Amino acid sequence: MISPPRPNAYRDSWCGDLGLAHAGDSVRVAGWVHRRRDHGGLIFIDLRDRSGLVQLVFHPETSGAAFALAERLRSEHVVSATGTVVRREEGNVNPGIPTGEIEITISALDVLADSETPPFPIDEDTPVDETLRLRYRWLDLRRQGMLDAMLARTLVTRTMRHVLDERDFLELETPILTKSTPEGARDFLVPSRLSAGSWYALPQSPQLFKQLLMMAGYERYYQIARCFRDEDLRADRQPEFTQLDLEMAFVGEDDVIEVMEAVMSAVFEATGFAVAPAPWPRMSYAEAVSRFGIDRPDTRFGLEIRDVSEIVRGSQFQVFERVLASGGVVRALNAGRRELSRSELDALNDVVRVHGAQAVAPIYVSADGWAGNLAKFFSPQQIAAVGERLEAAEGDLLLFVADTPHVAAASLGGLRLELGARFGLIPQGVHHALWIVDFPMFEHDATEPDRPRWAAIHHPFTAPAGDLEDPANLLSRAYDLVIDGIEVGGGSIRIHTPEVQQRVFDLLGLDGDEAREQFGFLLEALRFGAPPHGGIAMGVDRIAALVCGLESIRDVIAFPKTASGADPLTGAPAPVSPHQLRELALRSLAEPGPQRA
RNA sequence: GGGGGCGUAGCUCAGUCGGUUAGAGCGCCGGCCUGUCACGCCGGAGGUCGCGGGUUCGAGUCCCGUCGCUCCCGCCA
Repeated sequence: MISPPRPNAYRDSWCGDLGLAHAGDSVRVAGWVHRRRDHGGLIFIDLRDRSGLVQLVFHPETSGAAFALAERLRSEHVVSATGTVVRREEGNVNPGIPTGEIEITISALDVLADSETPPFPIDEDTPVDETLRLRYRWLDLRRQGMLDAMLARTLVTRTMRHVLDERDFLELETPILTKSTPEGARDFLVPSRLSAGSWYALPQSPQLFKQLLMMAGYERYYQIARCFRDEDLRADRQPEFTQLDLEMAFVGEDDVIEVMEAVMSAVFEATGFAVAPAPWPRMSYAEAVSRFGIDRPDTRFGLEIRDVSEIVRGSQFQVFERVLASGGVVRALNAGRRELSRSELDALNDVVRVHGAQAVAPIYVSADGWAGNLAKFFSPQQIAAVGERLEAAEGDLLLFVADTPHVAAASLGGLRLELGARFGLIPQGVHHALWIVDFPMFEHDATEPDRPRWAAIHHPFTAPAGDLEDPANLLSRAYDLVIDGIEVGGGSIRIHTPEVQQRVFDLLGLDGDEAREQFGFLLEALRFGAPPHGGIAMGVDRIAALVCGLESIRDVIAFPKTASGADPLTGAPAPVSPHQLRELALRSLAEPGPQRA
């Protein structure tokens, strides 16, 4: 992924590119001292640049002044060295590095910069504390794993651009300083100096602007866009993150999905990530939740969830009966022939408690029914029917959760992932992509009982797939791309008429004035001939982490934040001067006072 | 907002039941070393046990608080 260097004052060759073909060549290389092996009368230096490592050899008789300079080289010093590429003798080949068949006998050395001893080793062998890595991020980025991640990330975005450029998409930028909207995540706010007391918001996504670009007639747009959400962080969530954002006019779901399958197929091809060829399967949200307990199922392994509510209804088991009587469900998965100890079974309770369930009821299948003390509560017919539903065989471990549909699904979904990992059921080197479709349009909003009755599952600009008069059962025209249980992107066909958009705002509890205040420009634009349109946004950080096999997107972001949103390198966020606050008319903070609750 | 894990030398870690002078490997510094490649050998320096308070004759160890990192739930249209 690197072209030959243009010869300049410091180098004419990359370290990592040299091989037997260069034997006898005079070369000049430049980079960092990776390791020094000083034998007194003979010094070896492993020199590192972006392309890799090469061994420099300093002989007192052939290197002259360079030998003396080499004696004081230390880790991470920066040098430029001239010498002759030499084939290594038989016993001296190092098969561990690509350039191990040659070395460079150095005749001249320039020490370009010294380095203090690094606070942690620049290698892959030592796990280093995250704060320290971020505090010295420029050193962390020198490590091979980080370089590999940045190269992979570049390959991801380069491939995305390549495919979309070929398809005549316009690459346009949308504002970073924009307007706060009440829907969705918490906004990052920026005070306006010129308009004291007013605020910009950083965009959670370019959503509305890209829709306006469709209304402008630009037909196809994309952007590799930075987005900002002021919410709590996770391994896969940063306060600022990068999306491949695109939008198309005169399209339906299949058109957007086809483009994204082309983009992602190219990305996976380029990065060597093994996914079955597109088109990828589609699964309804309802099916995903019922079979896998989650709307982003990892379909690489079984342990599917089954509902047994109607089978077990009427048993003597009061725990199940109480839940069923109050509208709950009983669901289960068959963990297979797994011998778990009492304490291991108890530990499963901790897995489901995280999701709000009380406990797991474990039952082993015996030759004549169920082992254990729960068997007596169920009729032989119930036991047989559950066994059939779960395809249970003697010795299998069945795990039941009784709770609300939501809690039971989430609990068993969590249990499934835990057991899949623990039992090694997730195949290595095989990846599953699928589209989740037929999302509900709305969900009940429990946060403000006296305010809106409905909340948008996707966002309020998503087109409904049916009758807005029946919001409880209405599906939306949204789609998510899920790979190995990771939501890598999502999008929808958008509303393109003002009437439908206004009606959705109504259902969300935004009255006419509020809707005009917040989204008036959108409603207005919709009145001037908006084409049918739709799009999608893909999480670039998550995709890069996925193809690198990394758990945390921090490892594919050059300068990420810690879990508390801080940057140990710069010290951000940090206080600002009273002068700056006064300029922004932020008087209450400029002067200490009781408002610092 | 809530729950779990972690915090001891520059780095990664060990530190028993609360008990003498807090250890190891790597790194660093000095010396020796002409075929190493995580070079080797000899010697040495290096500690606010995250911070604050408490219990105790005595705290790295126990208790309370606090800060930071990390994972998860909530949250993330």
